[in-house]
Amino acid sequence: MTQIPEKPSLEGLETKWRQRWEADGTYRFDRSKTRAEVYSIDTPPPTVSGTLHPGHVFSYTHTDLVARYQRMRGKEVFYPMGWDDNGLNVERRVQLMTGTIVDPTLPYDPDFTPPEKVDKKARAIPVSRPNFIELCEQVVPELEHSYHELWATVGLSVDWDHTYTTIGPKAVRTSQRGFLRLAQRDLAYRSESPTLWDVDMKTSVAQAELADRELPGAYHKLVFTGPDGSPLLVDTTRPELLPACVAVVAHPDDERYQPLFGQRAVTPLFGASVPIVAHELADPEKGTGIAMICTFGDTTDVTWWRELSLPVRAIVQRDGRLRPISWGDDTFPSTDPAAAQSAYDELAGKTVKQAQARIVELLIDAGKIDGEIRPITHAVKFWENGSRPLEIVTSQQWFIRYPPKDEMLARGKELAWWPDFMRVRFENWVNGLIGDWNITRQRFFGVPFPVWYPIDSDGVTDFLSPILASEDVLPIDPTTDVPPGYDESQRNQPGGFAADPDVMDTWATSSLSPQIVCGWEDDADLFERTFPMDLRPQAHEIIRTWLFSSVVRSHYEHGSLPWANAAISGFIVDPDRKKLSKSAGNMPDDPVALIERHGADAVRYWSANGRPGMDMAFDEGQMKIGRRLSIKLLNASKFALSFGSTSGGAVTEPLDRSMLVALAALVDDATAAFDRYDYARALERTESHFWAFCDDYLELVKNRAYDEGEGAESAKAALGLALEVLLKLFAPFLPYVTEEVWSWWQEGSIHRSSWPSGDALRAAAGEGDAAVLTVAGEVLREVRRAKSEAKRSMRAEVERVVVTDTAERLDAVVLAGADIRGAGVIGELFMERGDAFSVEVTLAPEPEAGA
RNA sequence: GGGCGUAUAGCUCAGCUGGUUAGAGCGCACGCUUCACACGCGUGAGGUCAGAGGUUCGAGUCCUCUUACGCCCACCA
Repeated sequence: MTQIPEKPSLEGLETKWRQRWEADGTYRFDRSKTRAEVYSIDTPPPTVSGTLHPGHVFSYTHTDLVARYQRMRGKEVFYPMGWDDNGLNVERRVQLMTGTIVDPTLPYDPDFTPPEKVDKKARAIPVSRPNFIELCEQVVPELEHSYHELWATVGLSVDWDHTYTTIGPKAVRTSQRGFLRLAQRDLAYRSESPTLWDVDMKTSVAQAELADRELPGAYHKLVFTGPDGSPLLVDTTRPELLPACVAVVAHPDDERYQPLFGQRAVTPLFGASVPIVAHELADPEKGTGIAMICTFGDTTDVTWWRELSLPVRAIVQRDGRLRPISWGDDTFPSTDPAAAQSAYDELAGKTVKQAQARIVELLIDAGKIDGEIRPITHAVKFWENGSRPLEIVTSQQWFIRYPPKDEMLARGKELAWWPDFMRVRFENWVNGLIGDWNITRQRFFGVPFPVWYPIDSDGVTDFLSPILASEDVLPIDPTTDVPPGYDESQRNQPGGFAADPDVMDTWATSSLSPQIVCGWEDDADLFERTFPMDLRPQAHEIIRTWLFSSVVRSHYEHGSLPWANAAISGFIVDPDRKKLSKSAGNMPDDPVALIERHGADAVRYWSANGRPGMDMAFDEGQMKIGRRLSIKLLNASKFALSFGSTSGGAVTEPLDRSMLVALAALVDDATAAFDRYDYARALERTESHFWAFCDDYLELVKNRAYDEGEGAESAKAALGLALEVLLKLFAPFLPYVTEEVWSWWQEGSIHRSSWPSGDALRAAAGEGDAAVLTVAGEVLREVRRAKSEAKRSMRAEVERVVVTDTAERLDAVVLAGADIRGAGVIGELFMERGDAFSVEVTLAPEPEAGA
C-alpha cells in the first residue's frame, strides 16, 4: 500500500508498473496447473519484416483483454508471444536493409560486413547464402526488440519466458518433425508440376499468397493458319507466349469452331502445328472465342494442359526471361525451322515484357496481326508482395495433401467462431481449393526440408527417392548435415547424395504454432497442460492461410482442432472506410507516438471499442476519451477513498444498497459479454455505469460520508465495495491506472485478483432496491436543471422542492430524502402523489454581490 | 459473377431474442471557480434509423428487392 497522491497523475505509470509486473512475474505461467485450470492462447506471431502500425495494437489489445479477463476469472493463462522472422518477407526486408542480394554460387566470406549506409540507388551487393543468413540473424533480433518494447508498453500480459520465433531451433525442429510425419504417411509428397513463380524472388508461390492486380494489357488478334489454309484469328494478351503454344481451344458448343475440332492449325512466325481442341472453360464471348493454350500463361492453361493431356513447350525461365530454344525437334516442331529459329532468336534472353514488344513488331512485319491492338485493363496474378506478374514454370515441389473437404468443413463447424459469420470465409476457402498445398520455397532463410536425395553412379540425382532424416537428430540443415550411411565427402558426388536445396513455405511452419508453443514432443508435460488450446486470435484476412492450415495440421497430427475458439478481429479503416495502408497514404502515426501522446490505457481504450470481427475507424478522439476516463478513475478513486474505506463494513442505507444492486447487474452483464468475447460491450456498460456513479451516487452520498455514525459507515463500506468492483471491471482495459489505484489501498496486483461476482454484491446489498438511486438521480437532475436555467451555481441554495410522482417512486424518494437534500442543497423537500413525474424547484434568492 | 459484412445525430459508435416520446461520448451552444477532478462540472440543441415494398396490433430491430461501401472467393485467352 502506498500513500494516495495529492494530485494523482497518469504520468510514468507505464514505466512504473511494467517494471513491477516484470519483477513480480505477475503474468508468468504457472505450469503446475492442469489443463482444466489453464486458458491457453495461440498468439499470432507478428512478422518482424514489417513495421508496427496502430492496427497491430488494435488487435493485439483485444487478445490481451481476453487474457486478463480469464486470468481474473481464475484461469492460469498461458499467453506466449512469437515473432515471425521466417519467410520471404524477412528476406526481402533484410535485402533492403543491408543492400545485399544472395548469389548461391558464392563461397562464404567470413570478413563480409554490410555497408554502414545503404545506397538505395546502387546495385545490391552479391553475398553467399551463409553470409546472407548471418545478416538475417543480426537484423532480426533488432526488429524483435522494438516489437517487444511496444507490446510491453501497451501492457500485453504476455509471459515473455515463453517467447518463440518461427525460425528458432524449436520451430525448425517442430516443423521438420511435422513434415517428416506427413511424408511417412504419404500425406506430403514430391512432384514436378507447373507452379506459380515469382521471377524477382525466384521462388514458387502458394495459392494462398496470391493477389490480383489490375494491369493494362492489350488484345492482339493473331493470324493462325486454319486446317484449310484460311486464316484463323486467335485473340491473346500474351503474344510473347506464341512459341509456347501447344493447342488452340474453343467451347464445345461453339458452332463457329465445331467443324474444326480434331483438326490442326499452324502458328504464325513459328510454323508449329497445333491441335484445335474443345473445352468448356473456353468462353465464346471472349475475343474471337478461340484461345491459344500456352505452357504456361495462366492457371487456366494449366487446367487445359492437364485435362487435355497436352505436351509442354516451356519458354519462360525462372528469372522471367525466355530461354534459348532450337526449333525443329519433337518438342518445338516447325514447318519452317529456319524461319522459326530466326524469329525466336530475336526473343531469346529477353524478359517477358521485352519479348512481347519485339514479337509484336515481328508479327506486324509479317502481317500476322489482324486489325488494331486493343488496350484493356485486366486482373493479373501477383505474389501479394511482388512487383512483377507471376509466371508459371514447372519444377520439383513438396506438396501436402489436403484432407477431404467434408472433414475440413466438419472441423470448421466444430470450432467456435467469434463472430460466428467468419466461419463462412473458412468454408468458402475450403470449397474453392484446387490441388494440394505447395509448401516449397526456393529461398534461403527458412526451414530446410530434412531431406537428401541419392545420386546414382552416373551422377543423376533421384528426386523421387528422398532420404528422410530421422526425428531424433532434428533440427538439421541438409546442406551441412549428412544423411545416415553417408559421409560429407560424398556430397554432390556420383554414388553420393544431394541436399534438398529448398526451404518450407512460411505457413508450413506457422501452421504449427500451437505445437511449437505448447511443446509438442519436446515438452510433453507442457503440451498436456496447454493443448488443444483455448483461443486463436487473428485477423480475418488470414483465415484462408494461417487458420486453415493450422486446422489441417492439427487434424492430421492430433485428430483434433488446435483450439476451441477463434476470435477474429477486424482492422482499422480511415474515416472514408478505406483500409489503412502505407501505399494508400492514410497511415496514422506509429503506435509509440500515440502512446506517448495519450497513454497506453487510452490507446487500449480506443482498441477495446472495436468489437470482434468489426472494422473500426481510426480515431484519436476516442483515445482522448480513454485518457479522460483514466483521469476520472484516479480522481474519483481518491475521493471515494478519502473518507476512509472500511472494507467489509455493513451497508445499511437504502441509497447505498440500491447502488450495489445496480452494480451487481452491471457485473452480470459485463461477465456475460466477456464470455461471448464481447469485450467492447463490457467496457461500454462499465464506462457508462461509472460516469453515472460519479455524477449521481458520489454526489448524493458525499455529505453523509463526511458525517459520522451508521449512515457514514454504510457509505464508506459501499464506496469501498463499489470502487473495488469498478476497478476490477476496468482492469482488463486500463491495466495501468487500475493497478495504480489498487496499490493505494490493496495488497498485490489487481490483475491477479478475482473477477467480481454479482451474487456477492447482492448479498452485501441485502434488501436493496435499484429504484432508489434511479429516482434520486432523476430528482437531482431536475434540481440541477433549475439551477442551470437560472444560471446559478450548483452550490446555490434551494428553498424548497416538490416532487410529484406515483406512490411507489415517492417511497424511493423518501428513502433517499436526506441524501437528495444534501446533494442539491435543498431546504425543504415535499412530496405529492400524482400520475406523472415532475419536480418543482424554488431557488433561494441570490445573495447580494460581494456579500 | 458468388459469398460475407456494414449503412442509426456533423464525427465515432450502442441499441441483446420486434413493444411506450431512438441512446452515449466527442463536437457544438449556453452556463457554473461545486471543499475528487477546469485533463473539470451542469444544462441544452442536433436523427423521416441508406431507399422501396412486405409481415405484424406494433419494425431501427423480421422478410424481399434496390443503392453505396468494405472484405473474401471466382473469372483472367
